[in-house]
Amino acid sequence: MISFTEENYLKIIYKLSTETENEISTNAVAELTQTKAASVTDMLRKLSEKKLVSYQKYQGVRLTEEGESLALKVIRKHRLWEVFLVNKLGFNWDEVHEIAEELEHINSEELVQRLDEFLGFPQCDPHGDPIPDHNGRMPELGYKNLSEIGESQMVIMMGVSQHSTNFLQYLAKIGLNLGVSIEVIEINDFDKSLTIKIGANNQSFFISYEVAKNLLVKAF
Amino acid sequence: MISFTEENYLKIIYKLSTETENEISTNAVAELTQTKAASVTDMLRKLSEKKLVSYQKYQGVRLTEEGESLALKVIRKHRLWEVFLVNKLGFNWDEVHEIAEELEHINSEELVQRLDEFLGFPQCDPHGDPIPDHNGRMPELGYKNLSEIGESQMVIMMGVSQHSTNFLQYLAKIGLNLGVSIEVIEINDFDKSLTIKIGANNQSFFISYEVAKNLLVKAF
DNA sequence: ATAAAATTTTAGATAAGCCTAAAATTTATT
DNA sequence: AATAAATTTTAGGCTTATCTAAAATTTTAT
Repeated sequence: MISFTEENYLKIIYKLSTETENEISTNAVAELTQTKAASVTDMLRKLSEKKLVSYQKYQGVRLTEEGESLALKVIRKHRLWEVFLVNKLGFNWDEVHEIAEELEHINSEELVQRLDEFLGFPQCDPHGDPIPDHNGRMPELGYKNLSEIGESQMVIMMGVSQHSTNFLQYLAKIGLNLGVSIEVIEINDFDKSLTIKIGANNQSFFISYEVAKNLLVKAF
Repeated sequence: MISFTEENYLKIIYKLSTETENEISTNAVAELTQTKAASVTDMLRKLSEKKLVSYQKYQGVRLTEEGESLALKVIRKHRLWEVFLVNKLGFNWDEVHEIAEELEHINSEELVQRLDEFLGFPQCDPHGDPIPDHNGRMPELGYKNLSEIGESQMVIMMGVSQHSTNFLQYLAKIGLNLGVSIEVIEINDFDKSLTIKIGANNQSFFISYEVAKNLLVKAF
């Protein structure tokens, strides 16, 4: 059996793995689990004994195939529950992360299957993140980060890769909702910040590179 | 904060309280929590410090008002999730208890409210148990146990007060589903066992007093 | 290439929730 | 009312997941 806590570690190591090719460092995990490095070391030894990660001390960690499969199951559940909360219960996309953090640990294959069906087999969650299928395969949605888009191109807002309430409320404030069009007016080479036009109204906004990196968009 | 485990103890003490006026014994709790009496004693001391139960050692335990209110919140969540699983996801009533045991610990007032609304403010769960409202008030459904019904009376099957898979599958087998009519043909005074007729077809069944006690029915 | 800095691990504790075995208390029986 | 039986509590331990402080290792900078 795998515990609530172990599942969280796997999920976090998976997340970090998608951001780099290298081994994941103890400190990086500690930051996301909100624990101390010493606690992470303990847990990595334990996960290693269970063959869910490959871990050499001082050399960082990496998920095994089995560990990745478990991580993807948790992510699948998290994202399906988010769809449920938004599409069926009417929550806003900035209100669902915390609740889904709890729901993702409910154990029942049957429940996940039926929920998936009830929701109409959604491809992505309310933030635009792809939902792994029951074999752990991620649908290829082909979204790009807004930071990769060139000047004067038009794109459509499809999602975000950062889910903090702060960030999502900032987006809501400037009108950056799912589905709106975005035109890149100008890119400042100095700090890569952008001037963009959002939606139908002609208003321009100035956004930082940091924000642009966290916006998922699709070519018009 | 109250833990998963503490919530389970409160729920179990509440359940035992509905079955007797007296203080609840340590052993009774141990049986339902599937732990040893010594573990229960530890927990009762802890719950007592938190003012969720009143407890004098060797004298049994009783919920305080606050403890009862928390227990009712857990029960409310359990029953609402059961309705969700059966009405929305298509589970059978004998498949939902285990999953609801996990879902009942998800923490979000907002979620419970919205779920209640989404389900159409149901009065009872798929087993016929009343669902406390958000103030902890139980709807008065006025159901009786089949064991209290006299000979030659007709009633309607409204629920069960025992949720084991075994029991529910036995009921399914003899056709005792929610909503079917039941006619009490004969009561054996020796062991209080009954002969009943179920539904439209004329088939008679013999059921024990033990079973009759666990069937909730409404006058025709 | 070595010293300083940063990272990571080990060692030793703590809290929650459980256990077993023994002691204390209550209840039942003669 | 005294003793036997049953129940409950205490004492001492275990495991999981966490911590702090100190030691070990790796990385960076001179």
